[in-house]
Amino acid sequence: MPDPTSIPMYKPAQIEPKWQKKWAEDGLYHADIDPEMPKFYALTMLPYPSGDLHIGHWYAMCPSDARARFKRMQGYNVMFPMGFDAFGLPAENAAIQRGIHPRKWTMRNIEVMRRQLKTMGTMIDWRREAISSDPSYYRWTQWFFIQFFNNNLAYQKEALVDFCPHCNTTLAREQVHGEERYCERCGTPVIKKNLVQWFFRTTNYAEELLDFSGIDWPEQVKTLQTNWINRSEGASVRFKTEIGDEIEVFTTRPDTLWGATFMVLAPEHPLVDKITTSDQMEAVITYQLQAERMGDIQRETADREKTGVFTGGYAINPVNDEKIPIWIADYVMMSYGTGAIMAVPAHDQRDFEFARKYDLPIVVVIQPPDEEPLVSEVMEAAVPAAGEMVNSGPLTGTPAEDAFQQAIAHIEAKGVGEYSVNYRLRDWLISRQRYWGAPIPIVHCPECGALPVPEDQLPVELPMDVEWLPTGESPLKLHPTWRFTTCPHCGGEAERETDTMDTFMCSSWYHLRYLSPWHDQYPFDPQEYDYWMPVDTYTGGIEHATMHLIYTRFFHKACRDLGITKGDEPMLQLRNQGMVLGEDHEKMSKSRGNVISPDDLVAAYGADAVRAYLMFFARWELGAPWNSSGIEGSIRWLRKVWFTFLEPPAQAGTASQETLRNLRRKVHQTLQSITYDFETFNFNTIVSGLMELVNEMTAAKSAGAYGTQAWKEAESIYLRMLAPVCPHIAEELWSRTGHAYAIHNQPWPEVDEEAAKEDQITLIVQVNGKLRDRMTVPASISEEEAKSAALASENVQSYIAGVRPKKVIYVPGRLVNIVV
RNA sequence: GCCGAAGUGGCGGAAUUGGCAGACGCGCACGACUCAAACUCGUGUGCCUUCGGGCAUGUGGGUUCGAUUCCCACCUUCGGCACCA
Repeated sequence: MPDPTSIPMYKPAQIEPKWQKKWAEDGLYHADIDPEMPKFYALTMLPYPSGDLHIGHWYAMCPSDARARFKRMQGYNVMFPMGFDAFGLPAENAAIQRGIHPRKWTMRNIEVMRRQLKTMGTMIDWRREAISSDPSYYRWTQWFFIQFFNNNLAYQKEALVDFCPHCNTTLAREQVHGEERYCERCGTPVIKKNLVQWFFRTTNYAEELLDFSGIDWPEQVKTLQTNWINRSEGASVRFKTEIGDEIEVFTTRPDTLWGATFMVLAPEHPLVDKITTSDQMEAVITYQLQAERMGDIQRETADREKTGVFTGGYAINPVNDEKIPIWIADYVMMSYGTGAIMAVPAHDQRDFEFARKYDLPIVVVIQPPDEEPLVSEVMEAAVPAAGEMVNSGPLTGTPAEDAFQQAIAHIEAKGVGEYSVNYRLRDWLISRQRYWGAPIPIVHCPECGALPVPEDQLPVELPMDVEWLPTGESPLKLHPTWRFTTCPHCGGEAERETDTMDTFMCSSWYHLRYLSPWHDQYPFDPQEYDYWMPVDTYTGGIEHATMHLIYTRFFHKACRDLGITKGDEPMLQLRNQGMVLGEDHEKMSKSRGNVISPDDLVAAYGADAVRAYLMFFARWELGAPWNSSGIEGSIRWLRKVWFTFLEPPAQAGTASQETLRNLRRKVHQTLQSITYDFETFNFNTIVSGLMELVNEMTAAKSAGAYGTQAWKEAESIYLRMLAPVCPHIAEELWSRTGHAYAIHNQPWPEVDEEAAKEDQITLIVQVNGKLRDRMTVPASISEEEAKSAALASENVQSYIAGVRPKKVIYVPGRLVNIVV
């Protein structure tokens, strides 16, 4: 223990605010265009200003900040911006409950969070801050909407949509989660409503969104998006009804067309009324009402027994002209494909169950190989498609694997259908019946229809004088004057659209606003765009895989096609962090009382220790439960670093050449591995490497290394490696050890390969693959020398007991394995 | 049912290409310091052991001189999707 009067104690509460202030005053982290320097755009998902920065924010941001700092030291011109996703429901709920205006509530929260963010000691360039609820921001959100509208990428339609009865608004399909189909924000099960809503044509980009070839994203995210888009290949086939209407179906199995023995429509299918015969009308209407009442959750449970009703109508199978009955059944969904299917009971289990229940014909069209011919009357289940086509007109006799292509060729030649690709991805529903969002810049004129607000009139500002009545309706609808305006085309009386935009619209382009939040001629300054875009590293939670991360890719591609953005992808590299759980291994929540407050931790340990612990305590991409005593390790380590560098040794000694050589080796080996770990997001081993090295340095210090040239080098490299992780203590020690401000402007150290080289290795000696001896040998040992040294080992001799080795395996620099 | 991720000491985790399993840290035990405690420092710490060694990376197989790592089958946990035609 040092004499506390001679060496100052490590007091983060003093050092941290001091350096934060200095860095801010000096504009140390200002990122400005510099054509001479390679750029690096490091982005972390923008937070919602809930009013309190929780440990999850720190977990997302500190390691990202550390990596951005590392890149900066590597010589990149790094931009690391921050902002707030400031529209959204909680602000509005606070207004309803406590009478505070959402703007006031939001801005107050932002102030708190900005202050909290600053205690983290990040390299955020605050000049680039963007707040999505600011009119200077949402003016451009509206501008983007208008570009989409003018180019047929935004449209209005009436549809059966998901509605959250708790949030009182419609939701996009992506924002309805789980089997219980609950609201992404509040967890309430959604209901279906038939409403006129605004959509973006995300489906135009379905195919392109499946292509990840240009980007380095986690496999998991790519898989989630791929499954969400759910592409399937098949054919569109048109069946004619007896009375002449056309029913289009999508099938992935056009090869089984000859086995289609009936058709099934969703109960809501628009043709049902027309097809249904008068004697079936009553049964059909009863069934439709029943399906409507049931709701999607119940209806989409796959293991329910299938039910349905005959419409009385018939269709003609276009390949064999067979007359087949048309049924309705709730196992066919209006929301997928065309809401109608051709049923092939012999080869589809659902259709099979339905056919058996209602005694509908089953025709086998694929005969499995090496089996007795199938007899439809005695089949117990649908059979899979391998074998040879039977009962299939011109396709009879072809192997099943060729039948898909031939069937398509056949229907195309006949003009009754064609090759087709279907996606599960839906167009993005962006209308929200809420106040605190960017108003959709549309005017509805009874004469001219829906027209965009002229761009020079943007933004369509939210009125501030609004009242929240417990009607569940947006206050925009109830405002006495706001909604009334004139038509931009004919000048007549018209009304504003009172729906606002999904806040995912705001977050689809915030990375562009960061480029130049001061710019007022365009969403961004094109010069800034050309320099900084695309985003080089994007970090955030995996929960956005099928929401924000699909929307922002769509947005970028749509804008590219409108000439606004360049390149095919907005974010080149994506990495996800995991979640910090409570000490009870449960998700942190106020109701569970297991929330860890970063403010308390900073007060107790300092930001550097918190940063280090967050990087150290788990694999970043997985996360882990918090451990209150674990963080003690971080503060112990920083105290150790502090005294190792500042406290002169009790007595001066002269280190041996070997001590100094070993010190240098460890320093450069650590530098090598830490550099690699920063590149690959292995944050936990960065910190453990730094811990190991300071342990080694302590030992070298007691061996007399303090003050030597090797020590000075170790000190300089150590502090520079520490700087991205713990920026404050690194700066403080840098200055106290006589280096010039600022450590964060120093270059990342260079590895001395020669110094990192081992000159001695531990040679592992195995007998039959089991460890029997270890020997320290020169790294330059030859194969012959290694083998004979191993064979000469006493331990080894006792195991091989004079038996002649069958084989001796040598792995250079590692081991000798003697097989007997 | 389908798709994906993960399973290593009491705990978080390490092992970059198939080559010393358990780095680093927490916790625990013992010791030093202290009137005492905390802090700090030191030592030890996978399990079993007849002290020779044996057994250990979810389970069972396989490939290999050698497997936490590759292959096959399965189990558990978590996440996503789901009557998707």
